[in-house]
Amino acid sequence: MLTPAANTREKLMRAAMDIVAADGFPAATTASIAERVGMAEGTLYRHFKSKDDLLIETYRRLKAEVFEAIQARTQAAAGLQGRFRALWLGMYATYAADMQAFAFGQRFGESALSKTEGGTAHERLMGHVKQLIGDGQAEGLIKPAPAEILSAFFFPPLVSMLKQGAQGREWSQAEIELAIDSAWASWSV
Amino acid sequence: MLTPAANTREKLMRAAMDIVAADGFPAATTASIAERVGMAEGTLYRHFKSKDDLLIETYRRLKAEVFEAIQARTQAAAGLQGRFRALWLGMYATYAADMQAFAFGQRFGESALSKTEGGTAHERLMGHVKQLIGDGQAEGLIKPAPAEILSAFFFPPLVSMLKQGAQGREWSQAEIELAIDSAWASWSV
DNA sequence: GTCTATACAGGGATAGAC
DNA sequence: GTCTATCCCTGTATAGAC
Repeated sequence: MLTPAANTREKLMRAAMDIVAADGFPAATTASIAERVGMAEGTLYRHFKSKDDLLIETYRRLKAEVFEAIQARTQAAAGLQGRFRALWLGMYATYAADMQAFAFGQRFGESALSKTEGGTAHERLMGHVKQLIGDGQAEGLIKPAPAEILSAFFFPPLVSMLKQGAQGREWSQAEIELAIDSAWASWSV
Repeated sequence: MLTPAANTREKLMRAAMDIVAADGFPAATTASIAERVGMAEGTLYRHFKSKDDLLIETYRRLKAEVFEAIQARTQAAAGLQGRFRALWLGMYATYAADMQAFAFGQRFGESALSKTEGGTAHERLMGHVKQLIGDGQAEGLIKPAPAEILSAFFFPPLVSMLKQGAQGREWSQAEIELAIDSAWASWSV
């Protein structure tokens, strides 16, 4: 949810997202969500079929917006290492711009609900990374390791840095570049 | 919990661990835990003060055993890159030997309970890694980046591979070595 | 659309008999 | 030590008035 909430429906989604991001899924009760928006608990059901429906809808919106934002940031990149850098930075910057969305996405992906709502944002981005790996290996720039291993050195460190960012650690531009260099070093032949 | 359960108390801990590992924290109700052990729900409270107590105790045991197992595997390593390899492999092999313990540890670390029980297994191992980084930087073998960045290329990819392992992806010895090489490449100057 | 009141279920925990 | 019965609270969801 990178855009501000307009109507009541979106206010509810934003409230749910903030609560989950801050205190986890168990804290996101119908009571706490309604209270944060400033409305009665029962009214929530005029806007969503159920609590799960609200949460799943929130995640769908988030996923779509994040994917589009990253897409936009990554479009122009040229050259293999340039594409690599753009993708890493695009993902980082997009999530860093809305840490609540990031934390919500993380928690949603580990919740039981993610079984219902198949296809996490992560999985969707994986396609881009796999493409990159295939191209790089064809050019002989990236080591011939399985994509499952190489991607373990792309997303997880990035997520780790975002998590640390959520806990107050600020990253300088130089440090971000250092991280991208390290990620690339783990991939290159 | 790398050792088999002997008494009732340990059976309860193992049951809780398995349920959390398989279906997450919400699934670990007093009813489901007791049922899995084959005893009445109320009896659980003769062995533990509360459900949280059971869960926290389970995690403490796990953490202590895991730490010791890794310690044992890492002891003999010599040379900086040898220590690096031994630590990576030691952590991997220890958790791979008990994936239930691994999954439980992951989920516990993200639960609200981990705020109560300060100091996750991860944090404790971090000390070893920081030591390694300091030594390596002094020798000029490891790039002069902040430890927070370098460790993001140590634990998270390792955890990612263990998670994939939990979902059925089998890693060959050669693939493990490939992963260690990639991790080292991300660190070296 | 929103509120108040309420039904209903599930989960944690205790009491007391055996 | 273990079981059965039960209490209480919390959370989801619905009904019906405004």
